Amino acid sequence: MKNRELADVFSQMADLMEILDEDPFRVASYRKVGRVLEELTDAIEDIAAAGRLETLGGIGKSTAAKIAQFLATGRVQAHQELLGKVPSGVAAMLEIPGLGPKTAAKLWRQGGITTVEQLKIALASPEKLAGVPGMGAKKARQLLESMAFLDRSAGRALLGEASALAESLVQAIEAAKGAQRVVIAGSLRRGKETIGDIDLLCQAPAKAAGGIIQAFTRAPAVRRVLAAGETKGSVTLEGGMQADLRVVDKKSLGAAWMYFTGSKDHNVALRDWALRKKLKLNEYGLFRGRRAVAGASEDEVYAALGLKFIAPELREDRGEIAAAAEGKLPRLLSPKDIRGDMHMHTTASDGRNSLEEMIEACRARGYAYMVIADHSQSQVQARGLDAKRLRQQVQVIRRLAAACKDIWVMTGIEVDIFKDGSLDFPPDVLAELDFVTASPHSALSQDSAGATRRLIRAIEHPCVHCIGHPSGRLLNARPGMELDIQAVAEAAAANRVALEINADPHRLDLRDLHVRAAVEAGATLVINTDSHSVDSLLLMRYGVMTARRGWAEPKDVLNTCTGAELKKWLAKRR
DNA sequence: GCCGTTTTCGGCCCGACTGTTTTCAGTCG
Repeated sequence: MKNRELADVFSQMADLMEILDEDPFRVASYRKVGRVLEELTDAIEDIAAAGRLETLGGIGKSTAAKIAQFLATGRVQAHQELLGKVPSGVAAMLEIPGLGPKTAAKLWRQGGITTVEQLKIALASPEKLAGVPGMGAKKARQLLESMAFLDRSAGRALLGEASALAESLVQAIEAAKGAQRVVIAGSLRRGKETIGDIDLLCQAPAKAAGGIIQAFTRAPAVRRVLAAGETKGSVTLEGGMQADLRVVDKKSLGAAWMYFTGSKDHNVALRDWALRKKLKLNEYGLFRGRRAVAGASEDEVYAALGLKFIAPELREDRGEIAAAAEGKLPRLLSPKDIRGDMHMHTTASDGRNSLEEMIEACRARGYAYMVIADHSQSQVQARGLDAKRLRQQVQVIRRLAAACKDIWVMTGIEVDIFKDGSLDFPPDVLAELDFVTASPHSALSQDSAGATRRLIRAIEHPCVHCIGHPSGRLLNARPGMELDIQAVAEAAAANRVALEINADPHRLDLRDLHVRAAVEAGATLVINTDSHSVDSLLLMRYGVMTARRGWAEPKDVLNTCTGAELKKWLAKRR
C-alpha cells in the first residue's frame, strides 16, 4: 500500500505551495487530496489499476495523473519541483504552533533562516530578526515555548487521558458564577482515537463571560494561559495539552456546539450545504439574511437545514451529510445496547483481579454474560496458561458459573496467532471452551500480505469465534500490521467469525475506518474491553464510540445480543 | 485543482484573538 506515502506527498505539496504564496484554493484542494488518500481503506494501487481514481471525491484529472506518475516512477514531478524551490527546513517550521506559512516565508526570504535549528538560535537573540516584520520580542518568546513543547511531547493524547482532563475542567467551569451549562466539543466529543486539544463550551449570559474565562484559566490542571479574551480562553495543561473554552449565549449554544465539535471538514461541507439553500451558518446560528432561523440546539439547526440529526461521531465528512439528507443514516448503537464483555483477564495470567472479582464486577454492570479470556502459553511474560492450567481454570469457572443465576459466565481464552496463522493450542484444547478469541501479539511488523494471510488462516480455523485486536497496534507507540481489511472482513463474514473492536484507549483496534469496511463487508463485530482489572471494564464506552465512528448498528455487534441470541449464534458457528 | 438542484466558468466557510500593524496580517480552529 502506497496510500500513506502518497498522502504525505500531497500534504507536503500543499505546505510548499502555501509558503510560495500560491492560490489558496489550489492549496486547499491539494490538502484535501492528502486527507482522502490517508483515509482510504483500499490500496491506491488497486483503485488506480481499476481506473477508479477520479471517482474519489476531490481527485480530478490532474491529481489522477500525479498519482499514476507516482505509482509508475515513485515520484511526482511537480512535488520534486516544489522541493527544489523551498529549503526543506523552511517547510519543517510549519510544525511549530503559532508559525504559519507566511511567517516561514518571511523568515526564509527576509531573515535568511532555512532550518528549525537556525530559527531557535535566532529567536534566542531577537535582534537578529530585526529585518523580519512582525517578529517582536513577545512573538519570539511564544515561538520558543512552542518549540520546547514540541521537543517534550509526543503530540496527541489518548482518548481516555483527554476525557479525564476534560471532565476536571468542566467541573472547574461549572463552579464559576453565571455558568449555566458546560459541554465538551471537539474531537473528544467525536470520539476520535487521539486528541490534539480539548474544546469546551459554556452557556452563560454575556456579562458573566469574563469571569468564566478567568475561572477556566485558574483551573487546577492549567499550567499556562495562552489567551484570555472576552468570550474565548486558551490554556496549556499539565502534560502539555491545550484546552480552549468559548462562552456562548443560550440562543447560540446549538450552533456553537456544532461549530466547535467539527470536524473542520464536516463544517465546511455543512456551510456549503447551507449556502446552496441560501442560508448562512456560523457559530452564532443559522441565518437567512440577517434573520436567525435556528441556533439554540443542534437538532434545530440540522432540521432547518433539511437534515436528520447527525451524531458527533459521524461528523467527519465521510458521506454523513448526504445520508442525513436522504434519511439513510445508520441507527447507531449506544453503550446501553451492550449486554456483555467477551474478553477479560484474571490473576491466572496478567490480570490484577481474581476470577470472582471479575464476575462480581460484570454482574454489577448488569451484563447478561461475560467471557474469561486469559493469555495462552506462549505469552510467557504474561504468565500465559498451558493446557493443564487452562483445564483447571475451566473447572473453577464452571463451578462458579453454576452458582451464578443472573449472569452467564463463559469459559474462553485469548489464544496467540503465530506469524504463520497457526494457533498456540491444538483444536482439541480449544474445542473444550465456550468462546475462543485469537489475537496477534508478536511479529507485528510483518508485511501487509503476510499479515492478511495470517489473520485469514486464523479466521478459517474451526474453533475460533473472534479475532482480538486484529492489527495489534498501540496508539502513539507502534503502528501495528497494515491489513487488507477488505479481505479480512470478507473472510470473517464468510466464516461467521467476529472481529473485535478492542475498547482499550491504547488500542481502539479495529479502528473506525476498519469498522466501517467490516460493516460494509457484512462481518460481525464484538466490542470488548480486554480488561486486566475491574476498573477497566468501564472503558467499554470508547469501543462503542469507535463502533459508532464506523457507522455500526446494534445488529452488527455480537455483544448487543441477548443471552438466548448469543447461544444460537454459538450453536450455528460449530 | 475541483466541481455543478444556479454553473463546464467562476466560485470555493468564517470569526476570535494576538501582536505590533497605527488600521491589520497571521494563525487557528
